[in-house]
Amino acid sequence: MARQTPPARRPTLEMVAAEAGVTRSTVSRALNGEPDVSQTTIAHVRVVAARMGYVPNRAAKSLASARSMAIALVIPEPGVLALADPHLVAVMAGVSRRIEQSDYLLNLMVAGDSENQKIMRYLTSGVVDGVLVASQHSRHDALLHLHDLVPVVFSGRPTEETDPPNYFIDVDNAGAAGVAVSHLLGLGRRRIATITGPEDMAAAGDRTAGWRAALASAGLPADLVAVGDWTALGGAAAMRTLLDEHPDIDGVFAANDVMAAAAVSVLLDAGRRVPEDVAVVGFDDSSAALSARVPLTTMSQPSERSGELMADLLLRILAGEQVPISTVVESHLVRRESA
Amino acid sequence: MARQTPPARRPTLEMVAAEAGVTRSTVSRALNGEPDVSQTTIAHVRVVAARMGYVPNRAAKSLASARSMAIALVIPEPGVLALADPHLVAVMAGVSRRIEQSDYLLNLMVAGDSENQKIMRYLTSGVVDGVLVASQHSRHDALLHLHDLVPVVFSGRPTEETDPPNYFIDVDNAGAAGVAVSHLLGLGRRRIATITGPEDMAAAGDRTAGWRAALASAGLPADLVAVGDWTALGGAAAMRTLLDEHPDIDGVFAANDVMAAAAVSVLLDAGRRVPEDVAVVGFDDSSAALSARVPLTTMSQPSERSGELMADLLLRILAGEQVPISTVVESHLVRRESA
DNA sequence: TTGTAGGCGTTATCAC
DNA sequence: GTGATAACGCCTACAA
Repeated sequence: MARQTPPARRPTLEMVAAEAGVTRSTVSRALNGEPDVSQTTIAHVRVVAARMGYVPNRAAKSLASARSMAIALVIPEPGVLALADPHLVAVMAGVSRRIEQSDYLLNLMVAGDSENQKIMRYLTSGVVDGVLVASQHSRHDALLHLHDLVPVVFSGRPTEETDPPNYFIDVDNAGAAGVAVSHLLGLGRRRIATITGPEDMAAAGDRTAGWRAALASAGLPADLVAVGDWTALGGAAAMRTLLDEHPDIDGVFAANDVMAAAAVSVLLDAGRRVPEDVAVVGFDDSSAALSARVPLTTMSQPSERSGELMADLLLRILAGEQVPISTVVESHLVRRESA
Repeated sequence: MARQTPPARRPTLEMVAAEAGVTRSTVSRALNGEPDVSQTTIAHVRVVAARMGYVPNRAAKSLASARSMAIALVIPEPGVLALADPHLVAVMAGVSRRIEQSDYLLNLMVAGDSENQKIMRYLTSGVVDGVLVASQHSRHDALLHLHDLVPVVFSGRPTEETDPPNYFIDVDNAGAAGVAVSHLLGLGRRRIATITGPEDMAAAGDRTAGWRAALASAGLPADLVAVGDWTALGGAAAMRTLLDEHPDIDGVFAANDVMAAAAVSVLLDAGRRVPEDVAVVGFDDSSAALSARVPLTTMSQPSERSGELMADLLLRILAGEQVPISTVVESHLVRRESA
């Protein structure tokens, strides 16, 4: 019913060396594939190490070499439930795929603000060689200044400008929002609302700005704004508010697909037809766009590719290359049924 | 447009000691809150350390103390996309919440088999003090024998018995499946199919066994089985096959909600009414049960609580406590509209 | 091609 | 209460 965890003393380099009849240096070199080691020695050492079940102690290795060969992917969201966002998951998939191909090991962490301290210390304690931050859904705070202790790449423009600046990759949020709204205008819509994210977040602010600009250049007032929180619940609440206060709405641009899908649901339940009565455009072209009750027209964003790109960037930085501070990925309108 | 990553040499204990006018030992003790250090010294050292931005080097710390204060949560799934499973995410949330409250740091890793080697080495290299394995959706392979190098707790009975055995927490899969099928029988259904997971996985096999047993004791043949892969796609395909080959089906027990929801969708599209023509019962009571086109009747499983429990168990093992090998959590039928 | 020796930044065991 | 002084397990010049 219960058992002791065995002491399980793992073999050290020293022990392998003794067993193989050589010195630690030789074993180290053989196992790390360094040049100038005889093939015979390599083979022999490998066999002995394998037989003994030797696994190098990573802490010792990091300490001695000043590198950990690990990269952290930080999700600065309150909880693991943030993983409900398909865009985020896609970015993670891209990062993961790219890092897998490298010699580095990926190490995910969800940073609820409560324990930010713990994570910040971890990230700066030398056990990861670089950090990837994925999310435009929350403030970055301390993460913004992490980069003078360890290389960092953001997905989504950081919430604040810093000196020196942070590396990041992002879409042209304002531009994309403009395209979305223009599409709605092209459909003859004149009362176009937006469901956005918290204003102090870059992606939210920029998308709202794009919406506003497009309306302005069409000579229309930009008065229909509801702030959501990127979740289905928040999106639904925002849509209900908008509908209550402005029953004449005929178009909606939501800052992400999850909120757009929720908005569609609210509209249908309120007896509005989508897109006949109200046309809806989302953002991300994530899986949420397809599973919505009316398949969403949306601004596509290469989420998975973005993940690969940010991983790539970090890898290059770690390799000592010079890389651009910002990388912009393409976005384009994907037409489906909702608009 | 580009910039150099600064050398950024971090202060060491040594440097803090010099600055504070004491020795490394004292600084170490003061910072780690050890007894027998004068309050004045503690205060002084803390101030100096903070001013210098000192962050202990975790590699050195682990090496010297033989403990890393980190725990890994391994998701042994082919890709990050496994995160689409709401049950898994709930387990993760539970684990995360529990570990956050401890002194340990949680460290997620997705283990596609391709890089199993990399992760296995990581897990046994001394940089994590314990391992949590979350998923009954794939074979465990090497993970099964990890426990003679580092403490491990599984969520879901491991696919194979080992000696010594692995710690795990799980629901009574066969029993729960029996309850589900009995419910269908109680509704007068007689042609009850099951959509299961790959047979070599514990949760799948046990649930199918429970389904089979319940039918047997009702004197009915257990001939309607379709194997899915826990995903919506797999569930839909399985349902289509069942429907083609056995148009007389009037009940379905799916091994998880995601497949059940997909099955409902296929049934509706085929013109069957749910639950009037075909009653469907799922498993997990995850968010997928609520978002299905017909809200699902399902066998609830305390996913988040399971996560907390497994974290708890590991923490206790690390604290040197004796704990039971297996922990069974409760499951019960949740009635909604689908059956 | 291989061995020698010092050091990476902490903790921990002694004395003082 | 604080200071020396070994480890901890590995890497890496440098020497041979």
